[in-house]
Amino acid sequence: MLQFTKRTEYALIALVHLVDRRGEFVSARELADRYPVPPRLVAEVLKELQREGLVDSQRGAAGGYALARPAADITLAEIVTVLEGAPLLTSCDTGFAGTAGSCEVEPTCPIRSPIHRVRDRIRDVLSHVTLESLAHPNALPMVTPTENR
Amino acid sequence: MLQFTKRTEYALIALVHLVDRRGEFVSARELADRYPVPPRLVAEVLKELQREGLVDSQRGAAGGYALARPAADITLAEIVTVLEGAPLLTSCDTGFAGTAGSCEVEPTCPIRSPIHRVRDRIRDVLSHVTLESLAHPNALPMVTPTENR
DNA sequence: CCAAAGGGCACCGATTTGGTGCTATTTGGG
DNA sequence: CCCAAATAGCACCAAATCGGTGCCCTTTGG
Repeated sequence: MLQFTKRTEYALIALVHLVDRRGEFVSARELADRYPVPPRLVAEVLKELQREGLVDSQRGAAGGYALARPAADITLAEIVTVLEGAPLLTSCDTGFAGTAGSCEVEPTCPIRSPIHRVRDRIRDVLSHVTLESLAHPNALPMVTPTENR
Repeated sequence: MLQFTKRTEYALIALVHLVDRRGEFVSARELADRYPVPPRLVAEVLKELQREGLVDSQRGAAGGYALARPAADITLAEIVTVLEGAPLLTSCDTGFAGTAGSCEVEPTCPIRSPIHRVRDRIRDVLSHVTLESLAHPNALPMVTPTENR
């Protein structure tokens, strides 16, 4: 399905909140108090992001999570990839542009290559959305000033 | 997850095959013989596309399916929408741009609006991919000659 | 008139997803 | 110095989704 998982949604809410708290460590509890998200789940998600180096964490009484890098350097593509794996579109997709992969349909598959182009376009869109642009949508244009129609 | 369902994949394979058989009715069996797809499932998917007016069907001995409209008029967005529902990205999404919807997070949700912009970009990508461009990728550029970076 | 095809629909097994339980470890503050 | 608040790490479960079939009916060409 072409939809983010709840985990990704929670991650985005949490991360955007972290943008406005540069440097401070924010606890999962605080996030769950401010937004209607299950505290344990948001913690689980943030742990995962910590393992992948997107956020720093501090344990103990005044612990919590903080962005590990500037908000402008963290892209939506990266977040999604960590939590859901790289967006593939097709099941026979090994993940990289030219790779043949182990698709049993492969030799006869008529849609493989064109669909991969679509996939790359979508990745491109996600790659150009930064945490910064999510947190401050009106600051500067999120992507190239969308004028296509 | 940011991935098509098998149903959608099968639909794309089938539909692309139909492009090259303009006018002829192609049976689900023939499709299953040519590609490694479960015949029953591909039939089920084509039935769904028929109900939505994307393909015509003919019953009886020499029956089968054929495109109901020119391949250039059928977009990937349309196919996906029929089989999976409109690409939403977020769970709180009622599907249309300005709609407030019934999201319980809504009042406090900080990512709603920017994510909707991303969603619209993705829909845009899918809207510009036609069955024709999937069937003949090299004929004319699939979308606007991608030059963004 | 029968075999081949689609129409309808219910259903099942496997996987994914959303969410929780439990326990251990760290750490700041009274 | 110890306790409360936090994260770390799993394992686990219930519900939803998804991939795929079974069954029976109707249509239709040879």
